[in-house]
Amino acid sequence: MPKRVDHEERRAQIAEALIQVAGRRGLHAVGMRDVAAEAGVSLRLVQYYFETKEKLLFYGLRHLTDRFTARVGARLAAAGPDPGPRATVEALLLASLPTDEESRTFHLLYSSYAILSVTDEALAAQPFIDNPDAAENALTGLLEHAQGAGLADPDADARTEAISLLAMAATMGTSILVGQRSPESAIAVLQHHLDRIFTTSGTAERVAGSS
Amino acid sequence: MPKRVDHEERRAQIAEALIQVAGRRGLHAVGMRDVAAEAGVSLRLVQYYFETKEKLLFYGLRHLTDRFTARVGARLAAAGPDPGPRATVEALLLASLPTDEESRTFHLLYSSYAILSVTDEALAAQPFIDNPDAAENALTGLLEHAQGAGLADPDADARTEAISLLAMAATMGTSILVGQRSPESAIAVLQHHLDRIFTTSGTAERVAGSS
DNA sequence: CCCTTCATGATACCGACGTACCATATTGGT
DNA sequence: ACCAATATGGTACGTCGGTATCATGAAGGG
Repeated sequence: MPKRVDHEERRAQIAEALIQVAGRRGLHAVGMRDVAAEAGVSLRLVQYYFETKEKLLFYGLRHLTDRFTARVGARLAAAGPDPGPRATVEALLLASLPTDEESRTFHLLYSSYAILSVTDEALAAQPFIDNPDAAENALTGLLEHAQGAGLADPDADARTEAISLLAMAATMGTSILVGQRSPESAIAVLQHHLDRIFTTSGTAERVAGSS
Repeated sequence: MPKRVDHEERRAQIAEALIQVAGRRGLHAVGMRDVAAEAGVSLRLVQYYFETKEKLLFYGLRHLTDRFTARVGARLAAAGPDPGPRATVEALLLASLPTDEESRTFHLLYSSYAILSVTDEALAAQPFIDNPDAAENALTGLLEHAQGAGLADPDADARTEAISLLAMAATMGTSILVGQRSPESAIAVLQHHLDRIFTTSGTAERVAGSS
């Protein structure tokens, strides 16, 4: 037998190529030959590791979300050990904004997949749908924890605010993507709402909030 | 010469067919032949009125936004003559939510065009980019007017709130589209923020309008 | 040592799609 | 009434993209 190669590693390499070329020319414009050229392999190889284009696209989606999850995790780790709830929330929200090339590609492709899934039931059945729910639950928990610690407005509805923050971050991400809004203004809007939800380390609410 | 036909009307008819088929199978999957079949004309006719597919797509975008603008206008008119600021804002925001087949199609296609425009500079140069700015300005003016009339929190930043409301409505529209969220929960979140911004109770516009 | 199995390359096939070309019916103007 | 411009149909052409087929190299096991 020939040099037993790691299939999973090869697949990841090819999926990476898919993400790169799709990020440049758009997901709709990507072809098997483009992916092969970008990965530096032959067309046959792409066929070998992913029998069909549909499977390649599905794997690409999974790879994309995995990479993004890892990136968010790194951002959280970079925020230091045990940061405050607000710092954690900020890190989560700002990590999803397309501020550099990698996050820009992620935002573009994730949006493309989402729009595709509306009219493609096979894609809609893929596992990327539950990701937003997880983010919503995590953010809700974070806000509730902050409320319990007296750091956030106790009268706020944590889940509603979590939904709102994620919704704003998502649309503004797209606005940044199309060049309609600057990252700075998007961050300013998010900060405005965080200022509203989190009590500003001040004296007044702290007395009422802490047991 | 043969029966001089109204070119603009024909173009509108074909563009309508484009919207219908694109709403069903996705904008990426639409072809000239599909549009021709949907419109009940020959492929040659589509070529005759739109020389190229690109021009057909551009015209379709314009037609889509025009129809949506008319729809929002109708919603506003249906809200009665001189409704209160909150009722107007509600009508604007709820009109953009994909609650029926027409708005669902609009949301899907507008999002598709927007995502396409990220990697297609010819599409990015089309006139649909300034539409969001217009909505933002209109909503900001509405909020400022409400503040002036003592109906809204005077300490709120009108433009920031306008941006936030539109952003939330947009993302939630997409969430409804992909079946991740119900229209009711989206409306509830928007109402929550309107309750926060507008100070007077729900029947304010009635009192201000009649008595 | 050779055979089997995995990995990879080159290329052919087939359908779809956008576009171009040719043809023809219809009717308004003089 | 005839010409010419307009409107519309049918169809062919070239290309591109996904998939399938054939072929070959490379190594580990009996």
